[in-house]
Amino acid sequence: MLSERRLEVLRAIVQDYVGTEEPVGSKALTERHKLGVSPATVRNDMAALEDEGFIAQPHTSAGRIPTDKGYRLFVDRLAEVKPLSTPERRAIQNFLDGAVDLDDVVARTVRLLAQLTRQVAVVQYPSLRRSTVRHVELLALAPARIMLVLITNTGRVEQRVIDCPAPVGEHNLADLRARLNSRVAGRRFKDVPELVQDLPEAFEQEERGTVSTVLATLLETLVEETEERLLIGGTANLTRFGHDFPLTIRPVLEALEEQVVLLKLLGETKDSEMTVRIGHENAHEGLNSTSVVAVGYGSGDEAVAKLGVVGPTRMDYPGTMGAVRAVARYVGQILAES
Amino acid sequence: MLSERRLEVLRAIVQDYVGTEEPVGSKALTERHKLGVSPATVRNDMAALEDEGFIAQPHTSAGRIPTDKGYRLFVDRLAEVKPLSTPERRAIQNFLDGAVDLDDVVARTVRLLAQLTRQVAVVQYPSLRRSTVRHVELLALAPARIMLVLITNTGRVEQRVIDCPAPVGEHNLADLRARLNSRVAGRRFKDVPELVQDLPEAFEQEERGTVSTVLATLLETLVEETEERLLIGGTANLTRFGHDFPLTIRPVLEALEEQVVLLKLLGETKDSEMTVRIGHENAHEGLNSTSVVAVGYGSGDEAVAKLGVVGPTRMDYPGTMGAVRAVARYVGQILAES
DNA sequence: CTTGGCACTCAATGGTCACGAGTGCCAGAT
DNA sequence: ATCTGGCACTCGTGACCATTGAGTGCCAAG
Repeated sequence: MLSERRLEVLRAIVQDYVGTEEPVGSKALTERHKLGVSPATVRNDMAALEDEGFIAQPHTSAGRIPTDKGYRLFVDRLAEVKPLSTPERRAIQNFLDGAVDLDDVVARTVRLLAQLTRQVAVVQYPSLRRSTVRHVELLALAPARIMLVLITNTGRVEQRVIDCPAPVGEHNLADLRARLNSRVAGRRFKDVPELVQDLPEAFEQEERGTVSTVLATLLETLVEETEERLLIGGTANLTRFGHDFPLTIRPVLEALEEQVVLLKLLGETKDSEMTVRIGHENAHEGLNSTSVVAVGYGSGDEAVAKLGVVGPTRMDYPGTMGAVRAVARYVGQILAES
Repeated sequence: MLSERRLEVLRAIVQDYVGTEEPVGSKALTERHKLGVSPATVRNDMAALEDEGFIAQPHTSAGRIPTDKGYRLFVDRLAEVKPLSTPERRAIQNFLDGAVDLDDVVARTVRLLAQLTRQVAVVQYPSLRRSTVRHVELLALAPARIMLVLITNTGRVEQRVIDCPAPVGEHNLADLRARLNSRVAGRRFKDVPELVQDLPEAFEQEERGTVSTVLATLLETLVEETEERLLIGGTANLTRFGHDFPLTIRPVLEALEEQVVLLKLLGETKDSEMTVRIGHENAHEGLNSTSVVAVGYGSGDEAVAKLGVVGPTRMDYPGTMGAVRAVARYVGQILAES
């Protein structure tokens, strides 16, 4: 078991290392933190911490740096989420309030988060899965060609062009539109399939082909989770990563371009709780030297999507977590208003 | 004036340097290209080329590398756009044909371009400016709240929520929708303001406020060029940039994040003609060590947007230009079909 | 105008050395 | 039982230096 002071030493090491980016030795520690003990004592503690795997030394005659395990302990037991300052909060609100559009909200959020944390920000568009249908619109583009427009309660719009088996009249289209909306408007996506199941039966024989096609496309759009989009920003902050650049940065950039990877990454986190994944805790290999701080955000009590940041394992966890949490809250508010 | 052979020497230097990424000396040149003259002769030519500012040496006892001016001459007079191989063409077509959606087309295009050129790809969404209106939809979200959905001929969808001064009935809304569409459907954006100018007059006094508000929002959406979106990809290729990493890559990443910068960059290029901007020809400082190859693409004869790549000035210009041109053509075809 | 020869420059490479930050361990103090 | 001061040891870092070799500019001869 680790004594209270040893934990204190670990905290000091993490803080110093995050600040200086350089391995921290026993002497420097006693100077910069009032631990009330001598360097020699700290050395013993450090040896113990190293035995337990919380810190390591890059080479024999160097100071210690925290390991992934060390950061984990730090985050779990030694760190408090640091609330933002009032001016910061105000700035966030001002900045987000200027958004005109869902796209704009997401774009602003990603910028904000990147600026605030000085790291790479990732924001997922409000997911279709947990959304409800606000409206379904059907437009005749040509006699046998329809455009389906799906509008969600989060303001998101999806559209599909449908080629129908037979020409469809404007009147019938209006009928279908009305029936469709009366059934699904305001409903959750997951309930839609059941709600429209028997809809074709309400139409004449020759219309059914078209109705089925439209419904099929609608359902397809609903389940198309692969289409979940996200936006990333602040990649320029990657240059502050480390000294041994190209090797570290390359796989990270590659991982960031693989939307699939990122979506999985965000998907693995608990809904509303903030999740911190440190170094090798990330499944994707390219992100083994990064940490991910993510949290869900939503218009109500339930999360509709995730947002977070990706940064070096050596990051200011309390500050980052504070910023992520604050931004998530404000975005939730904005979404609730619109 | 430069003799034929000197141009040949310049071409050889560019080709070698692009291949090896290392300054090229007179001896290596004579070995790898059959110039039919001795190294000493080449040295004289190189001295002349250096006097004219086409090449430079990083330090005294090193080979030469092309300057921006040298690349410019190379692109203008010494290089042919290199057509893609048939398998490559087929691969492009297959890949793009799989797209289901405008978003998907753009996403696939950016991936494709990045992969093909192994550089950073930038694709602008089909611009609203040159598009035509396919359909305008008005949906009642609440008694005094309307959603305006604008669908363009390129498949792009824009939406806005409008708060009306007074509640509006479903019937009146349908009327407005019908009148609006009969006037603007199929028309070019730039013609729309004139076409709807007198529309409020067709309505009763108490409706006019709403009609005006809707029209104002529509016009605003049309001119909102700042909203022009674009997608970038292949940033991981930046790691192949040079040896002196952080310094070079940082400003580029920053520039790429500034959508405004990129839009201006693409905007400066001629419409359908391929444009190559080399090094300092780029207005933005962060891109001074990069070249931009861009071209317009469109569904018909006229360009609706631009796409291109950003790479080191030391790039394979003929190959890059070939890839950019080919991709632009295929994307144009895809857009024309849908 | 081309060519071979020659002296010169200068980045890169690798070896040596002194320095110093940091460690582990131990004996003595608390 | 724990802390502390002292001490020998390790090893990365940076300075200095010599060597090497690619590449150049210039010149005199073909």
